[in-house]
Amino acid sequence: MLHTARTAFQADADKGQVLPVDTILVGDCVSHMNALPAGSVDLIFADPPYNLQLEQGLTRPDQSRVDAVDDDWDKFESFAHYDVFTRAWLTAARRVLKPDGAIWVIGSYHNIFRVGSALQDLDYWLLNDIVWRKANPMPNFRGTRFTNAHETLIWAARGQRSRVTFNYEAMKLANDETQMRSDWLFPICTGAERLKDGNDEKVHPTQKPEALLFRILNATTRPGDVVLDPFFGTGTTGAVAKKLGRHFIGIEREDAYVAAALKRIAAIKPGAREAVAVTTPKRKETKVPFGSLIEQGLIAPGTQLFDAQKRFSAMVRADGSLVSGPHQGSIHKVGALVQGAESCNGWMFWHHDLDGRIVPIDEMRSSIRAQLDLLSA
Amino acid sequence: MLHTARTAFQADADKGQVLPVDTILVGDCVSHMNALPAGSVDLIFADPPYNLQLEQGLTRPDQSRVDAVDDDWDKFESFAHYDVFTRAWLTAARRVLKPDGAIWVIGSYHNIFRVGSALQDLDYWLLNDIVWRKANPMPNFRGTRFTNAHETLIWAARGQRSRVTFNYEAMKLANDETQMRSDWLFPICTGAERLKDGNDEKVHPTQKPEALLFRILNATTRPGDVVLDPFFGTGTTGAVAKKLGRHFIGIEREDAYVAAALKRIAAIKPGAREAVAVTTPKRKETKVPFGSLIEQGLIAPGTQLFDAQKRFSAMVRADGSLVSGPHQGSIHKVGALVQGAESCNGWMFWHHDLDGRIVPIDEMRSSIRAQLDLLSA
DNA sequence: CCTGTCTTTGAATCTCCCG
DNA sequence: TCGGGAGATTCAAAGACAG
Repeated sequence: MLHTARTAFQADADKGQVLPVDTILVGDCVSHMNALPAGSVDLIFADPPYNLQLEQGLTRPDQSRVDAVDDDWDKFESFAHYDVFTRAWLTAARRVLKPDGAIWVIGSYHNIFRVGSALQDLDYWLLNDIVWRKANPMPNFRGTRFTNAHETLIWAARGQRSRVTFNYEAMKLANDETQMRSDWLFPICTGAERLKDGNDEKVHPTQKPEALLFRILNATTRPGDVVLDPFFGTGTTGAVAKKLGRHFIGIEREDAYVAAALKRIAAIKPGAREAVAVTTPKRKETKVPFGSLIEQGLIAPGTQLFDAQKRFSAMVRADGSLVSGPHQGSIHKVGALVQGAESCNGWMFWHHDLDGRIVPIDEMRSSIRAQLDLLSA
Repeated sequence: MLHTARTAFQADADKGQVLPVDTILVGDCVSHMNALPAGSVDLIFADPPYNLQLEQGLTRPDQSRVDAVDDDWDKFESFAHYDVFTRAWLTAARRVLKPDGAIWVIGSYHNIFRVGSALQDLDYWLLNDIVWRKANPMPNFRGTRFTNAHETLIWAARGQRSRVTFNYEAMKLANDETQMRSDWLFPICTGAERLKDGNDEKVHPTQKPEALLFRILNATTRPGDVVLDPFFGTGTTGAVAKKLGRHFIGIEREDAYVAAALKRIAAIKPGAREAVAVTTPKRKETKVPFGSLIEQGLIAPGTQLFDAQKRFSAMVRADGSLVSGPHQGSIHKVGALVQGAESCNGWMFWHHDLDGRIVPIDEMRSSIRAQLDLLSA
């Protein structure tokens, strides 16, 4: 009994995938995930229900907390039940992930320790725990605890050897040139972004801010990737995916949420290709071997290179190798050998004299690379 | 085979307790805790092994080696072994706690989910999870993940009905008259506070800053309370307890740590609280990186920016980078590149059109900063 | 004595491609 | 699947030291 609510938007539909992409699947997330092809999804973002214990306590008719929560068996039953639920959906999620896929799960102290343990037990590989620091948390009205001012996210790979997507350069330059840390500051979802129903009441109790998903998708997906959200709610994941030129698959049980999400996502203009392109990482740049600098006449055989402090020097040979005393080999190997280091990036280590300016040979590589990129464009 | 290393200091000895107070017990913490009277301790602070599972050495980009935690006490065969260890000491700990007692445990994503789940399973009652944001964390040298910039603490009561100590007013006072939040900012332990041996090497690989223990003991104990630390290490808990007029019981297996802790604590004058000013880090100006303007919807991907004279333009991409012709990178880098300058303050260089008015993007930063500061005040 | 520069270091599950 | 080599990668704080 699996329903599908298709959104008007379906970007890149000619991709020919069998995946029900840019779509909301209505019903239980485990059943729906098990119906999807294995190894087909790049990223999962999940905002699962928090611990059942709280709901149970609140819905008791007599409100007597005394027998309810103090009994060992009750508590054990409750956590055990939550664990069964958690392991079920995490198992189904792992099946649909590509080998190099990854998952994000958000939670609070009520449930995040169960989730984290389950991830580890199911052979996911934890990459980071991330703290969402709320700029405007709800105060602790009774003054009995610290203000609960954060939620925790876990970022985990499908397995230990998964080579997950991480747009390191993009994160770094968006953070004013220093590495993005594990503590993120965002306001909670309020104002115009918060979905309201006809009675001006919030549609969903825990709608997440788009800024949070924006950072997550920017950091750990590429344009065109498929992002699955098994607890879709009012569709924040889908909304941000559409804005960023990613595909989404939402799964949600509640019809009211599905309706709100469909309306919300339909109103969004998909992101333009150039605007959502990801900064090219160094590792993916056009490869320029050292020998081509010599071949193209940028550096003459016999030229002396040295390190920034001029402690070491080496001579360039016509075949693209370096010689320094007894050492010979690639720019990297000789750089490592003269320092007695395990390894060395010769492009940054070796310098030459350019009109009196001491510059790393990497500058010559950059100019050749720019030339090559221009030609191939 | 339980040894005791008594410190010279023993405050309030006339209290007539059978507890071995202001003392370090040398040996296994479970055995020692089981030898203590049940229901006798007000608070436990525990910094257990994190089970880091490091596989290979790590070098910084300058080829220097990172001094990793490779001690035997941090090695466990599997999560199952770690869980057995965790449940054993948490069970013993719960027995020695007074009915209204509480526990603090600190950890990282490697172990904290195991600890949190165990606490819940053993009928502790979670009160808060607290994030220690490190002012100066170690960077991620390989550029493969987010900088691991925090550790997590769990504060839990012995049971759901425990009426634990929480000095709400003191915390509020210490936090400029607003409730103390669940995210705390402290530098890591370095400099004069970090204990060094004869070879000028650190005595303990993971010594915690005293400021952290100051806040914990100030928040959740009263003067004269007994604080037990089953993984005493070099005795930060004991040192701070003595300064704050609390009693401590330390348990530690390694003789070298015990010796260092004894010497350290002996040198402290009890209760001389003013003498050791707690570093309450002043709130720095809220950092607003360029990427957050996009994440928070103040500037749309695809927007064109230009300089004041409109000689250059660039497009904002969703990942926080700018593109201008062949150049891509941060607002600062692209600003410098288009001008052929060495450097550039992108915040002042790049402008956008705000209702016909040409304003530097720095104005948006100012407004978002004001908003965030308002929210968090 | 102050100021600026250089050096050191910290709980870390820290690469990728090709043959 | 494994081994070897190319080549990519760091931030804040404190101390040492020079001027």
